[in-house]
Amino acid sequence: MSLSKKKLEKAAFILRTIAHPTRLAVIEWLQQHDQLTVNQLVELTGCEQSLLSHHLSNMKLKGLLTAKKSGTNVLYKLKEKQLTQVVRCIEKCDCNMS
Amino acid sequence: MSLSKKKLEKAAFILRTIAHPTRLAVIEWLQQHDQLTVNQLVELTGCEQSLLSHHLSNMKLKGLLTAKKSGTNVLYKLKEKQLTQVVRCIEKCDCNMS
DNA sequence: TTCGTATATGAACACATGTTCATACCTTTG
DNA sequence: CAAAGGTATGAACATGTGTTCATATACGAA
Repeated sequence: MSLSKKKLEKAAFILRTIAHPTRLAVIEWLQQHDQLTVNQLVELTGCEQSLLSHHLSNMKLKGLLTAKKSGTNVLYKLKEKQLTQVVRCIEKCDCNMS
Repeated sequence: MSLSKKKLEKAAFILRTIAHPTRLAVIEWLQQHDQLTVNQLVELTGCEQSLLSHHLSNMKLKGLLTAKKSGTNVLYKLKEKQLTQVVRCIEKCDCNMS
């Protein structure tokens, strides 16, 4: 039995949403710190504020993160904890990046 | 400790390479059948020959599949078995596909 | 209210990716 | 050798994604 078309599409959708170094970094940091502000993530990832904000809103829109205002800050949180395992799964994979 | 930039890039690279319903289907079928010809995969996935061939060459190029000629057929094989686990990881994830 | 800090937004652009189509290349068979 | 089946290739195009920049918004402090 194969996975249904729907399931494959959902999986592909999620994979596309996280398939970026910065977004993977965000996921990693949010697993370790539960919740972080945009500025903290800017520091941690080294990604520029505006760009990171785009990444974050996108991940939030797609349902992978949640955001909560706290004064002038916004606290982002990882909604789907299993996502960190994805990286673990493929860490040992070989590939040709050239 | 966070993952190094290199590791994040590699992970993102692999995720991008598999983040497509057809390619995920190929991975699933190749886990279940060890090796399959292009035509068999055309049947199983419902993807058109030429398009599937593009997907396959690409995955091979990136090092996720291997290919072996056998007469007029080409047998594709999953090189990185762990890839099927990625799908398992995110199967239960919620997301907003709208 | 005015200022400074934190975050978001939208347009514009560059670049990557998915798809189609026509056709080429091999191999086997007659 | 010709024909047929299986697979690959390349151009062309449409679409999606990542990035930058300028600017907007929201909030807290003075």
